[in-house]
Amino acid sequence: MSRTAGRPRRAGISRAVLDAAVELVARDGYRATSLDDIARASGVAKTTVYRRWESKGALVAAALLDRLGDLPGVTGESDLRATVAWLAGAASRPDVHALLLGVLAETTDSELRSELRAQVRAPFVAALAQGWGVDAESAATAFDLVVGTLLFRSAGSEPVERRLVTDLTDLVVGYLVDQRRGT
Amino acid sequence: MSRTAGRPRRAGISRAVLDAAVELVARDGYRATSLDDIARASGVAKTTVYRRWESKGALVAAALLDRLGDLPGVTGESDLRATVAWLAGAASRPDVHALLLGVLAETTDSELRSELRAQVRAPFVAALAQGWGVDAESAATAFDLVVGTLLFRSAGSEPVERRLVTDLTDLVVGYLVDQRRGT
Amino acid sequence: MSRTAGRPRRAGISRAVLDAAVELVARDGYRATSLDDIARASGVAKTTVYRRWESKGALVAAALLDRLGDLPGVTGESDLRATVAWLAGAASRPDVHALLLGVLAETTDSELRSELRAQVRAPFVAALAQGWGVDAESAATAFDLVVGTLLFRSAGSEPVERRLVTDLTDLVVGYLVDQRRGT
Amino acid sequence: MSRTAGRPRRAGISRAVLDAAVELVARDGYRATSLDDIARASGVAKTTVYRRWESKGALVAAALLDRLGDLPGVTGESDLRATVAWLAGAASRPDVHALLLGVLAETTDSELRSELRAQVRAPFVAALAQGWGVDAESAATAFDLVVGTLLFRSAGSEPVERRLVTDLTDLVVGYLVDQRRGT
DNA sequence: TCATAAACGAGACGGTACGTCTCGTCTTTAC
DNA sequence: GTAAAGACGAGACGTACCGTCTCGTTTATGA
Repeated sequence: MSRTAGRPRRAGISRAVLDAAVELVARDGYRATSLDDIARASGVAKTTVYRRWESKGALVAAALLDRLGDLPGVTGESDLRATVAWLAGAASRPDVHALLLGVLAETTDSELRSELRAQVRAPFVAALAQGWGVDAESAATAFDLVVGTLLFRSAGSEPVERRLVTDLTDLVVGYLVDQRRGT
Repeated sequence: MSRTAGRPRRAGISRAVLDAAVELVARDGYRATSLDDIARASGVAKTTVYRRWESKGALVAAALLDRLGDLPGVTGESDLRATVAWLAGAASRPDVHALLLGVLAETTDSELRSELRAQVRAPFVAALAQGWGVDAESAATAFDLVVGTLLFRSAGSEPVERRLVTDLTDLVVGYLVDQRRGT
Repeated sequence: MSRTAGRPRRAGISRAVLDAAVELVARDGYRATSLDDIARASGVAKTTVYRRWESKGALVAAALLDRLGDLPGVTGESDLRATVAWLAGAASRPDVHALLLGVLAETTDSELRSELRAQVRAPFVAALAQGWGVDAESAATAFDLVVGTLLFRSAGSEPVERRLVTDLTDLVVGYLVDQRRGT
Repeated sequence: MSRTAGRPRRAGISRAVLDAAVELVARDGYRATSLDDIARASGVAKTTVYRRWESKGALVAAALLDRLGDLPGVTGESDLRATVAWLAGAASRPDVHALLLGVLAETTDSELRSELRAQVRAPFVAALAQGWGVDAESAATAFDLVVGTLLFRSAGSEPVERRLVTDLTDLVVGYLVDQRRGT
């Protein structure tokens, strides 16, 4: 029996679609970007997109994960501050904001959100909890502090300034240190 | 001299529409609530809604402002903690979340967002800056910390627990105190 | 109790509204002309229009009658040919076409049509029947021949040429003469 | 090589929509029939209707052409009278009247009318001119005489009686014979 | 080599919502 | 009591988008 009966999926397609999704959504916003737009921009038929992702929301969620995957990640960070700073850096990128807002807006489907939480927040929280001795709830709060604040700032169509990122990082690091002591 | 030529707008309409908008959006989400639904629920023709608000997004933004107006506001608070706690309380309400998320996610129209900033964040920031001796930027950061974090938490379809609100309030108060000293 | 209680009807209103109706409908067509347009163009409130005519169709019908009244009419014509020629002349005017087409095409209201028939076709038919010794049915056919043909020609957005009018007149006169003899 | 890329249009749809359009417009009139009604009656989504015809007017024009196509047509008629009689018969049908009036009312768009002229009047005029030796202008006049008169009579919400049709046919045949001789 | 199986492009389709446009009515103030 | 101004209800219009479907065509594997 063959694992791969039939015509194999063309190589570059997912890459092209994800990139187009990121670019268009980052530029025009989730709502203003139609799936036809994305398909056209990536030179692919709409059918093909739907064969790989089950909805527009799922595609954008995948694009978001893909983009976050570009970043080094929390693994192997030498200290707490670097870990938090990495998160703040990731959450400062405008493309990430646009994608994330889109996913949050596609709200009825809570599966998507759960999956995002599972794939992004959970690992971060786990790493923080195990690596730095804080309880999971505090770690989750730290995550939401960083991402929520930066996302909200950018959603207000204000640029995210460096000072905000630094202040936020300091604050959250302080919070986590306190939590560790306090426990 | 006529301040009001022509038939006056019927009294209860705006109230009924705004209430219906809040209720439906809070229950079903922005996307799943159509303007026809809102009009029907408030016993008004769709035309009438569009005569008063220029789009669905504008209506929901107005509904949000209206709801926030219900809250006592920062005026006359006796201390910094109470001020921040008020904001955290407001930002913890699920109806506020649904409305805000709708406005942020579903519209490219940056006018709407600017207006929201002007009408909600600006007064708070001004009050904080003048009343508690912090610079405007720090006050804005405090606002975004509180609202952004709580909104993001709730958008992840997790309930906002009391501890989060308390921790957040403490944290932000601490931040503001530091900023005041530091200056 | 005064005979003239209340504000008297302003003098020129009906005139202005009818003229505006003719002008706009002749230029843009019945459908493309809204009652608000007519009211605006005649410097009158829409309410005022509806106080005098019960619908858009009725207004346009009135405007049509008004325009036909401008014409000398059938009365006192010295011979059959002149009578028919007068009708053909009236039915050749593009403003009459636009108005008539509007009334015929855009309204299910058969009262309007009956009234038009009563006020325009009936007198003509009566005059023809009594003056030239043809039966009413033949006279009616003659009317429809002239008006129907010219209206249809112009509705096809083709100009009504002089030859058509002459041919038509000859034809109808011939028809009527035959009918008289035949009886 | 694919003559038809993509999913083919479903077979019965145009048929069903045109039939529904004829039925509803003939029964209720152009104005009182909405496109949603037509779509619903033919078991098709409104979108699908708009994919095939660009407006309500265009759809009704197509329905009219379709109905006229049902008729035997002028081809192969053995004598002039039969030809004219065929036209008079076609122009006596109430469904044809309702459709035609609708198209004429949708007036601003003169493309529709031109197309109708091209597809219906032009062939008839050509056949008449070539087959019976009259000039095109006379043939066109004959066409307008028949159709215009009958349409106008029926638009006056009077039934079209047999005598009118016969008289009209005689008259037009006479006219054409004269034109042939006269030339 | 030839059948089977899946991917792909293209576009039709159903359904839902949007925001606009009229018509004709209703409700005020001003004259 | 008429006029002006404009809100209101009702409902059609045409557009946009989503996600599904149905084809014809291409590209692999396995008998």
